[in-house]
Amino acid sequence: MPARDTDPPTPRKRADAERNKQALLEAAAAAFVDSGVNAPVRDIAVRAGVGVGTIYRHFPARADLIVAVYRHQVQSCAQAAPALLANSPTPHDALTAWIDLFVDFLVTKHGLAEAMHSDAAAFEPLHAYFLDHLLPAVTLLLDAAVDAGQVDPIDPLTLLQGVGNLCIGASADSRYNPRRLAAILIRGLRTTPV
Amino acid sequence: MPARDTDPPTPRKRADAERNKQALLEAAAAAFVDSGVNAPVRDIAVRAGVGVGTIYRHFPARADLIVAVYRHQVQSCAQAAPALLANSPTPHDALTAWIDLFVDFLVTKHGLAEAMHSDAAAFEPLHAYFLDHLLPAVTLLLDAAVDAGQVDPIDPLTLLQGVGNLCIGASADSRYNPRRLAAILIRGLRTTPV
DNA sequence: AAACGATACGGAACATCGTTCCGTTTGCCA
DNA sequence: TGGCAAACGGAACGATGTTCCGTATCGTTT
Repeated sequence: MPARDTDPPTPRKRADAERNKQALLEAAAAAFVDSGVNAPVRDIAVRAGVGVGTIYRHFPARADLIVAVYRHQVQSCAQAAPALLANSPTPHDALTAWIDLFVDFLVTKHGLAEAMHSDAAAFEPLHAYFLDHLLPAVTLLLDAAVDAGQVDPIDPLTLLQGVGNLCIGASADSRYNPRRLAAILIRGLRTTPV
Repeated sequence: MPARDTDPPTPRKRADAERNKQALLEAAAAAFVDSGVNAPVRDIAVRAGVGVGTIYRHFPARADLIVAVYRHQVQSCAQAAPALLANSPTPHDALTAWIDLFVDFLVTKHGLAEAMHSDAAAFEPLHAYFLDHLLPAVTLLLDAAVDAGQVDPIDPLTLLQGVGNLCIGASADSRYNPRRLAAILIRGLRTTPV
């Protein structure tokens, strides 16, 4: 808990502004569930009972809104890594379990995995936020597994993006099984027993 | 060469129509190289020196244009499968080699892998075309590898889509290495030697 | 060769996005 | 209560895919 009462070098926001921001977060979360993270801005505005201008004041880029909605889930995914490492039989098991967590998170957020790959500048903050939080997590697990001689070295970023990519289109096609694929990928990482 | 002189249950197209269709194919191919398969329709029209209406007459859905441009490459990729199977030391090697071919094809066509996952109805023909031609190829290789006891069974569609997914965003980020990931995935398919 | 009907053309027009802008409203403090 | 900075709403803009229809062109028929 940061700073109990004295905090405001920032002049303190107006009450209606704060109210609208919360309404927007809830509206966006609902819209994302119904229509995916690419839900039209106007829809979100209507759900929240505000004008579109208000969205852009609170969340200058579309990605900022997405980040705000999923912030907590990304954080808890990242924070799970050390615990998994401590409680799993082997580092490779921990890595597998964490990837499961990550995949579960992504496949339930329609369009999130896709959005991660938009080259549009508006999505750069999203990209950055995910990388900032999740890259350390994979790196931790990967390093441990490599040190244990269980997996061959690989660029953590490539692995993270690869798994993210595998989750694309998961909700659109029921025959497609990203969890299985991610598990196979991690399996393929193992060092060949000589 | 099909039917030398009698062929036309189709009344034979006008010369200008045929000319425009070819111009469009070349213009689209060029635009795809420069801007990816999502190059704006208007750009393609300008390059070809035609109006946008002409595009939609020849290629009712955007996907039809993409299919037309890449038809030959998809076919040769598919046709390579039997030869690889015959000339490789093991079915698993053939599968690996074919996946390499497939990945190389996809990563050099900016945006193609992404387009494969558009849920838009306009892209359904593209999806269908790829599946029609490439699914038999993977299935052949996969079955052979499974029969040889080299790999665990997996839904060929899932594998194909998974590898396709791994190729997304390859050209946008030089640190990302889809070839490596695809190889690891195929590696992960191998049966565990007891 | 001229005329005519079918075919194909071009690009304006429409719908849907994200995003910006600015006149108007509203909360807050003096 | 008055005033002003903060925040608001939604019209307007630009980009995009797609449709539509009046016009031009081709190929054939007279």
